[in-house]
Amino acid sequence: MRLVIARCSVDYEGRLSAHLPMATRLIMVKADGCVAIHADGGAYKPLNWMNAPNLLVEEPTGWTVTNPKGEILRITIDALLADHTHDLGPDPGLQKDGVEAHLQALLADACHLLEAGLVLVRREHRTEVGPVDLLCTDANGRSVAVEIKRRGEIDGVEQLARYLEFMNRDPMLRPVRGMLVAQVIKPQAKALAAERGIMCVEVDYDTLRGIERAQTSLF
Amino acid sequence: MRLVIARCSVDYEGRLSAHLPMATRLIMVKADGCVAIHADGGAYKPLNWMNAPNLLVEEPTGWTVTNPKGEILRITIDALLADHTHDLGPDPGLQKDGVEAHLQALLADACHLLEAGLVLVRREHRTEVGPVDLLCTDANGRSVAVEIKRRGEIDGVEQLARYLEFMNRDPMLRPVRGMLVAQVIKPQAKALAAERGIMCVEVDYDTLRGIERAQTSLF
DNA sequence: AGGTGTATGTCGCAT
DNA sequence: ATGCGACGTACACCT
Repeated sequence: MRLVIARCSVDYEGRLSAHLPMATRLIMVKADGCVAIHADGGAYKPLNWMNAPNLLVEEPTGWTVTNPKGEILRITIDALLADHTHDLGPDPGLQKDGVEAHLQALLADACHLLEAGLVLVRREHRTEVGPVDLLCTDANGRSVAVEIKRRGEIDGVEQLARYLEFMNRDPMLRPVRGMLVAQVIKPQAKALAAERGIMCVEVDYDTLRGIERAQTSLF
Repeated sequence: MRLVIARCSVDYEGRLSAHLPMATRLIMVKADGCVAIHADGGAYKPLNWMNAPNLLVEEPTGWTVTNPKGEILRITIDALLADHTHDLGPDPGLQKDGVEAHLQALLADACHLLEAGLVLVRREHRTEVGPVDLLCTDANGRSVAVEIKRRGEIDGVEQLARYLEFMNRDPMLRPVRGMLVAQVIKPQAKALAAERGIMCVEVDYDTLRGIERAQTSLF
């Protein structure tokens, strides 16, 4: 990891053209060769960047970074104010918990918690317009399409409505009803779901995990 | 801008839970108080971050960053290897020259390229649910709503379908048909567009620009 | 390699 | 503030 503080101007030519006027900034060069130019504010996104793999050519007037796709980042350096290099070594990586995938895994094994009598048919059921998270049958043997989100918002309702529209054209499946499952469902999403005849179920991740643990510990 | 190299572990509790095992990393603290933790690879996105505004409490064992939304980032510091601070000052900001707005401008002047006989009525035609990029009439004098995207995806089809739904309530306009225009249109978007009776047209930006240049150079 | 869906998306602009 | 659309989205996962 190389950290350079420099007074510089930057030009990017690639998917678009962009220019940064002369100012003092941080240039971060990582071990994999990727370059990011940061101002002293504005969240984590750099002003300009080039992801690996790329070629960095260093000259007295500035740096030129090119990648195989033909994109070019030209850093014109007016003054070099600092230049620190540190060896960080490999990173063990981030462990995430509580994303949609976990929720889906938990509910696939416990979809009866969403509604009494609900039985899983398959996960990631393919439709022409994308995969439905869970395809189930209810106590009456009718199909239920379940869409799982971390947060239930309008686009999730739209997404499920699209799936239902296509699934209901299949005589083998029809009639299919929809169920939107999330930890929190926004009022607008609930309203639209009601409009489309889609059920809403709010679940608590910690509770689900607790139930899962209790069940597996029985054996 | 403060740049700290430290052997640390990190825990984030907020929109999800995330954990970073102990390793050597860069901790970047910007003037606005935002914090980002970078490994020595993996593009510009940090492993963990907290955007401004937030509160940073520094203790010998580590740092605690909290924000008004109740999210917490806890950085446990095992060893502090470096600690550089630099004053960068304000940044003049990025100047972009985008392709997307340009595409609409080009097609407004050359909508006959989308379909023979197509004539522009107006750009950014207002509907109750948002502005349609181009409103045209076809060779038979019927209305055509054109939605232009850089990339044609399902969201774009939905958006155009909403416009059409409202425009077709206007007796003066209807019947209005839809046309989705993009440089690339994805298969799922094409499927949904077909379902909704929406035409798909793929255009090449460079070709359009070339035609535009050829036409203007005649005068 | 290309396609699709998720994201602690971020960012800007409108209401 | 909130909703909505764009992004050089990035990124993981799948065919």
